[in-house]
Amino acid sequence: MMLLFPQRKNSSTRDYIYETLKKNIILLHLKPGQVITENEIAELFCVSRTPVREAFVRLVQEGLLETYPQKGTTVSLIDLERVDEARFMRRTLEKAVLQMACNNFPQELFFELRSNLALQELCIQEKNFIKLFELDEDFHRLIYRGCRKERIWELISQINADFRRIRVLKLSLGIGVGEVVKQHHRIAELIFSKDVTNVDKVIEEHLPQNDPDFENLQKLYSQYFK
Amino acid sequence: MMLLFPQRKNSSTRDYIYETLKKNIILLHLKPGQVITENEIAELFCVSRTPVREAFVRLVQEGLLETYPQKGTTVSLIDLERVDEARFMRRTLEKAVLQMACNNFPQELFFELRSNLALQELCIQEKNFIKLFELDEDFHRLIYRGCRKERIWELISQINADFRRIRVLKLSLGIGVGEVVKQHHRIAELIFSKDVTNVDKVIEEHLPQNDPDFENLQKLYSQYFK
DNA sequence: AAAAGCATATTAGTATGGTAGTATACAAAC
DNA sequence: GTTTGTATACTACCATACTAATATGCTTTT
Repeated sequence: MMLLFPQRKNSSTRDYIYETLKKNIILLHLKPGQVITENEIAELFCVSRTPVREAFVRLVQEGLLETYPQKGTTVSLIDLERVDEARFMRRTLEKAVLQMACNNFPQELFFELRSNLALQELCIQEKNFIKLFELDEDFHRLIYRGCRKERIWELISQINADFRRIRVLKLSLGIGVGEVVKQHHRIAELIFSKDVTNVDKVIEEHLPQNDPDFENLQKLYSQYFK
Repeated sequence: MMLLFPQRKNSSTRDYIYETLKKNIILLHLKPGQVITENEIAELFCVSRTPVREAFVRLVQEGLLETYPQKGTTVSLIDLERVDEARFMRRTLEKAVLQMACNNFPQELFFELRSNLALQELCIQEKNFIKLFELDEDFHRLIYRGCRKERIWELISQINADFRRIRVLKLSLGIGVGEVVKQHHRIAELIFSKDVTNVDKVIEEHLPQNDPDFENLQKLYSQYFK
């Protein structure tokens, strides 16, 4: 069911609920299509409905929840169109960002990249695919950070919830995990060796226009999809 | 001060307030740095604080408002860093989108593009620069729509509020309006003639990495900037 | 005159209650 | 057995009230 995390100091109830719900939606603990109500969440967190409402407002804005007035609220279904859009944005932006990274990347972050990759390998061995997902995102965030574009990464992650969710689903089944990490190594190698000539090719492989696995997932888990 | 618009049928109070505030912030009727409170907006719209709060939650999430607990809320200042990020995103994505448009763009939308350009010219003559701003955005939206990427346009517009605001400020002063419309003509011409070879060049001119006008605006209107 | 303390006002965050729209269950009519 | 009408339950939207944190103004002390 739902995972709970300790509330950070100085965070409002609203923010805490928002972050907790969001994490649970992305990690598929709250399933696409699942009905949740302000009342049940308020009871779960032992608070009034107000901060729950306000958290819901944010999650609706991000496309993670869908509210039906007077009827109820559901976790939004994964929409393959949105997944395609997210992939287009990521592919386009990451070609540009990786090119910048190959041209100029702070040495101080090399170690973090390498550490991240080592932990990714470890996650494969330990079959901890949720942790792998988080490291995957940290990997990309590091690259954006090295190019002074970290906020862009945060922004596109925020609007790409469906893409993130389908990737969690895919990873949780262990599909393609080895290949993903290999591609991360290739990306990092381009940065280390300042090789701009292969940027497009590597990104196209990492974020292809079509991913047959996604279509298969839609068939296997049709109740999760729009 | 603030412009009010008729409320659309079937829209909730919350949505109406959100849209109205947002529009007034983007068009600079609500000035960067200006203090607004839940109470004063609630009084203005003759409603309780609750839908105002919920609208504020969304606007805070989009970076248009900044809330200081127990102290108050201000319209956010324009942050040139965010402007740069927005420009990077737009430049990167629009090279890709314009390339797609040159390869394949629906004939049905040609007329809309041409109409839009004609109206832009009219706005220059009539010095209606706010309308020009809207047409400018419609122009780009049309291109994204022709490439089946309209939602991406909506998403990046949502997160690029600072860039939009500084453009409103610039246009409202009549700066560079003729050049902007010329560039739109060039962009459209690339689409009509399916000329992919000049895409990067035209977009780089339209969304350059640096815009000296923005730095000057920061000097002239320093109270609007972070 | 300047600093410290206290009272009051202001504002956002949260709790509780009322209303409107919808769904469901049950009874009555056909 | 099926359809229609009514009552009740459920849920989000909005209103009102309470609480906590902060700012401001005034008074007292140094």
